Amino acid sequence: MKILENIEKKIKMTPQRAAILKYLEGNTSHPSAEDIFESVRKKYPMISFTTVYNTLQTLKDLDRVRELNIDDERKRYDPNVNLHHHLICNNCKKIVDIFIDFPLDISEEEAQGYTISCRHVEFYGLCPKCRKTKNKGQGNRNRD
Amino acid sequence: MKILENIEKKIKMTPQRAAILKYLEGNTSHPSAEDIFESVRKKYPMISFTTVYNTLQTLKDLDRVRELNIDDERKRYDPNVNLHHHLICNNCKKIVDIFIDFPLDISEEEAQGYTISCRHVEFYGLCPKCRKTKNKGQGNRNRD
DNA sequence: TGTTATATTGTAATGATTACATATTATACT
DNA sequence: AGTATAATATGTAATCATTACAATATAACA
Ligand SMILES: [Mn+2]
Ligand SMILES: [Mn+2]
Ligand SMILES: [Zn+2]
Ligand SMILES: [Zn+2]
Repeated sequence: MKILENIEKKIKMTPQRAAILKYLEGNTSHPSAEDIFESVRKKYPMISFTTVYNTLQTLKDLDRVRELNIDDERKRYDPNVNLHHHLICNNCKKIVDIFIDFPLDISEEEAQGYTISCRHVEFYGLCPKCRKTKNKGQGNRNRD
Repeated sequence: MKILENIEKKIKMTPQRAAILKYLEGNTSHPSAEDIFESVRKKYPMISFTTVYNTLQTLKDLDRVRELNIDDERKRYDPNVNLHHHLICNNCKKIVDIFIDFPLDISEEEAQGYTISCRHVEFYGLCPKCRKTKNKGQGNRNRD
């Protein structure tokens, strides 16, 4: 399911929502709510932060966006809701996609009575940029 | 590395820290800072929330505790720092351990230049208790 | 026992997210 | 086109987890 697919049938379209959707479509940067707000604001300086959160909630309810808890400081959003995994930089928190179908089946016993609905693999490490500048400035968030 | 192993050589021992360590040792419930605070408070009613956070930070620095971002509402802490994975209930947020060594190797190309330091598999689903009461009360956190 | 670096405490500050009341507007129906 | 109305946007305030800070207390060691 693409984020824009049949979306105008599902929600009332507004300029703000259109701008948010345009920003999200095909976006692989896993932006935070603030990233979205700051970007959309360039074109729509009057947009409210609350509108960004409201729209994200709406898109989540429609399964057009996936919320990631992978970053310990803020929620990140992924317009690609197809099954895939992630690699995160411990320093700048840049997140990139990994499209590999790992064998992650577990037995009923191993599932300890849980009904499993989805699986997610997180790889943690250092991105190329942060590895180079490792000993200099630390803790700087990604601003690509 | 066990959480208590040689710990008195590493940090200044205090009654508060001893109580926190005692609570954490062998604990598989993946408590939040508040869970720790509430439990330790029964024995040490004067303990401060800040002390819990400070101690957790110290233990993280010593690699005696692992911080989990798996719960979208609060950080959770795991005194078992050995490699293992987790299964979380989408409803009550109960987290259980999975000790399976999944094949998660990826090529250098797949790693996109990242240096990978650790891997973590998250399984999401419903715990047995929440599955039973699915249609009644929702969103209730685990209080085991 | 005294010294001192380190830890604890209470409180205030921060930062992300949510709640709420009011104003605006997209959509559908004359 | 004009109007009604339910949904949406906005600004502000509230909430909640976590962190910062300054004053007080204490574990470790001589
Ligand atoms: Mn992704
Ligand atoms: Mn665990
Ligand atoms: Zn990086
Ligand atoms: Zn549950």
